[in-house]
Amino acid sequence: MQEKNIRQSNQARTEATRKALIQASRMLFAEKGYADTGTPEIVKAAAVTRGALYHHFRDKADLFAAVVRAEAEAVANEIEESAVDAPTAAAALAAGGAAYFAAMAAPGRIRLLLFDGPAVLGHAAIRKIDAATGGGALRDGLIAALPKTTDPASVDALADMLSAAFDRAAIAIAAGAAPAAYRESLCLLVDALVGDPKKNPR
Amino acid sequence: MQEKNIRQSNQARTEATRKALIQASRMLFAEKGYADTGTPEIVKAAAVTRGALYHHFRDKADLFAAVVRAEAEAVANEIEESAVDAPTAAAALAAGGAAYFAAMAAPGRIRLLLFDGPAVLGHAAIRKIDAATGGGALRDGLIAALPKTTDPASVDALADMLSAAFDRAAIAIAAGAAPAAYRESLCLLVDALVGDPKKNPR
DNA sequence: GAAAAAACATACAATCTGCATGTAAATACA
DNA sequence: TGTATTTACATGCAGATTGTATGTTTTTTC
Repeated sequence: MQEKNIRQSNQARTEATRKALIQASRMLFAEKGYADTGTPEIVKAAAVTRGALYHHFRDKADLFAAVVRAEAEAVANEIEESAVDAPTAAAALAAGGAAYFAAMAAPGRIRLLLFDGPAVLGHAAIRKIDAATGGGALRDGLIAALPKTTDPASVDALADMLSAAFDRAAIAIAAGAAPAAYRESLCLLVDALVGDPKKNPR
Repeated sequence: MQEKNIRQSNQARTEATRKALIQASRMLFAEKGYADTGTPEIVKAAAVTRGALYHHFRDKADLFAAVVRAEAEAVANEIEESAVDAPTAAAALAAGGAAYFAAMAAPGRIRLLLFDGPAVLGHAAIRKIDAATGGGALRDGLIAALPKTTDPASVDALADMLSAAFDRAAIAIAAGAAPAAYRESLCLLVDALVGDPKKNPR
């Protein structure tokens, strides 16, 4: 353990290099966007050479994909933590929504996950990342909250579109829109779907 | 008619060059995406030099903005045409929605308007273009269809998020999802908001 | 302890973008 | 009508970027 800096296992070297690259590029991608961030700038910020970058990642887009995956995981974790102890399915849905807004308020996340991500990686890739991380949460919440008679195929469509509405709300709020208007409208939407017993008894 | 090619007014020259550039780049941007389309390729397809491009447009993004604007206008026109003779506000909303899906099925539109557009031009620019062209349609439709008691600030938020849901549905359908599931779920959403008298009397 | 593999480092070729400078056509104007 | 000026376009260049090919240094394997 004494020659930690001089002698390092390959696994440790790889881990450290990848981490440095992902962290440094995450900041740059978030601040200036994917297109305006060059690999020379990235490796400089990560204190690494371009050779290391292209050794660990296929190309610039591959590094970006790693950044987006990490960011999606972080958002998913924050959401899951918030909804662990919700009494009802509807409550979990509400808590998850609030957590989603809080998570997306982190600087750069909207650009990474909602603008550059889909454009650079494509819809299919983003969808896959989202499904593997947090995207399932909303869908599961809906399944639990929705009346069981609902057509299963429609649940996926609903979850997808509702997630789009959440995304758009986060974008608008970040752009300076009144959060209250979006939050309330979103509640209106969810209640209309899930069927808030207080308003629309079935 | 023989010297038309030799002697042309400046206005005509400008119009022809801009049109050639916009049409040629529209096809390339739609097929390969903004990032993978170079200006040398564009001017070659337009039978024009790079000098002409940079004379008429500030940079590549400026040309792309012109393409996106034209595309948004085309979509808006198709929607407006479809909804001219709708009997009720709800019917107009439904007709407009169907027309939107039909319009977005045109090849490349989803990439131009929903992926590259927001990433390259930014959310504010896209929002401005959308508001100036077709985006107002959905908002107006909602205002007409929504109960008048609805908070005016919420109408904008609702229209925004509903438009996001439409966008996401168009993306999913283009990616191979079952159109019926999205259309039905969308109807469910709209009905829940507008308050379909058949299902949810108020 | 030598061979093989992994992890980097460096140099290079191919592009691309935006600009600066040069030319020809059209318009303004006297 | 002929010249000056502006507009529209053409060409060449400088700077920068990306991905790769090739070389070097650690680890690991045997």
